[in-house]
Amino acid sequence: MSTSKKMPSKTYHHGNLRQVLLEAAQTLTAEVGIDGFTLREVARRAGVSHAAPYNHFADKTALVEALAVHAFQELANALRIAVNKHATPLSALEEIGVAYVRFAYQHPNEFRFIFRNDLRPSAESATNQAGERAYAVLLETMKSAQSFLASKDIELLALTAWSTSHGLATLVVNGPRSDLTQNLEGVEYLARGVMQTLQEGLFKR
Amino acid sequence: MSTSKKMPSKTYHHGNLRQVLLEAAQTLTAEVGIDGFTLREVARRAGVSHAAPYNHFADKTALVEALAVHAFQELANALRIAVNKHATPLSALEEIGVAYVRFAYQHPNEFRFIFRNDLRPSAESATNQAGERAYAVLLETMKSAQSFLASKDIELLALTAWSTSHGLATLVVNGPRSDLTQNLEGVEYLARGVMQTLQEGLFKR
DNA sequence: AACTTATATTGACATTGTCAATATAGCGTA
DNA sequence: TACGCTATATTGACAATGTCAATATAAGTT
Repeated sequence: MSTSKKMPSKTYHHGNLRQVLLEAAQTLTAEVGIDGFTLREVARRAGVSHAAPYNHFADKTALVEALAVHAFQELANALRIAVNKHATPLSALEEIGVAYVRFAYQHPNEFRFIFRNDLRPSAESATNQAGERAYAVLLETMKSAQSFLASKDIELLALTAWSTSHGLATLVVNGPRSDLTQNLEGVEYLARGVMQTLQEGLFKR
Repeated sequence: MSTSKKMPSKTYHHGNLRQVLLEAAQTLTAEVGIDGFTLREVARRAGVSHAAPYNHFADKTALVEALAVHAFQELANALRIAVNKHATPLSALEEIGVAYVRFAYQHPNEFRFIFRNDLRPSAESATNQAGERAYAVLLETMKSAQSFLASKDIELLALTAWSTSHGLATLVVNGPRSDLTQNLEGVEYLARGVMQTLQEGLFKR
């Protein structure tokens, strides 16, 4: 909300349109959800003609991909913050999962954008790279907790934890509304319970 | 593929269009993926005019929802079969997760359809009801394994297991292609590892 | 000042979802 | 059997969208 109006800055023509477009896209998404999202409406809100965006994005998918990358970075930040808040690697591990689910709950459309599949595939896509960086946060934390863990296969443990968090997050975002998914407290309570279950395991020993 | 051509059966006009539309929609999805999916193209393939589908489905979303319900039933079947194949509740529990991920890998577009969010929300939607039925399979199995489990909170355990399977499934379907997600064996290997990790827990004791 | 290049606009095009008006076929009933 | 009713299908429109080509305009360079 700061980089839009004032300071034409280093860019040429109108202002720095690319940035304005991204911001307009974000507020539009917040208003109409991920489905009513339209390139032309983004342009309208940015106050430019319907074809102007094509100077900054190859097509609609490219715009969406830029949003997804941004959202992924925000997710990675949220995870990092969660880690740093917690002294022990064990509680950090739990908190990563909670933070993941919280992010999904608080930014449902960003979350959906990230995992939309009308993005370009390919391993080199910017989205996937951003994803790798978020995953790296989990992997690091897992490593630093190594001595407390049940297995040497850190990758497998990390994948399991990621799967669990991601699964719960999508259920919270897309699944049926239940009492517990109505407010943040409920969601965090749920996430904490699930993460603890994951840590202790399903089975009795 | 059986109910389409032969036997005009109990329905009136053309044939039983509704069924034909659903089948056309499925093969179209298989060909162009979930994005290039178009109502008019479905009608074209069914050999009817572009507005004919509106006699059987309120709108595009309704058609998609019908597909999602069907896919959800197939998923529930796959889970049930997995349960029945395994004698002990414990191995059944593991196999449910594997079956879930396998289904996603083998029917990626069906899977995407199920969890598309351009479906109608609301708890009474047919999709959600179908989902409840699939979830019930897991819940039952969980109950029958109760004496082996670490907690009395079956709901929480089930939610955790579902989250994990679902998360891994979406990662396999939408995530970046890795060596292990290229073929069915790799996917099953991964799923089994993740489910076992979930059962034993992340932490040493 | 003239030229080049980056950026924006205009106007088109095919395609899509949807609706209203119209046609047609199958059914029960007189 | 003929009639009419209702379910089903077609036709033709409409606004909206993503995208492209042609054109304009401003910025920066020489």
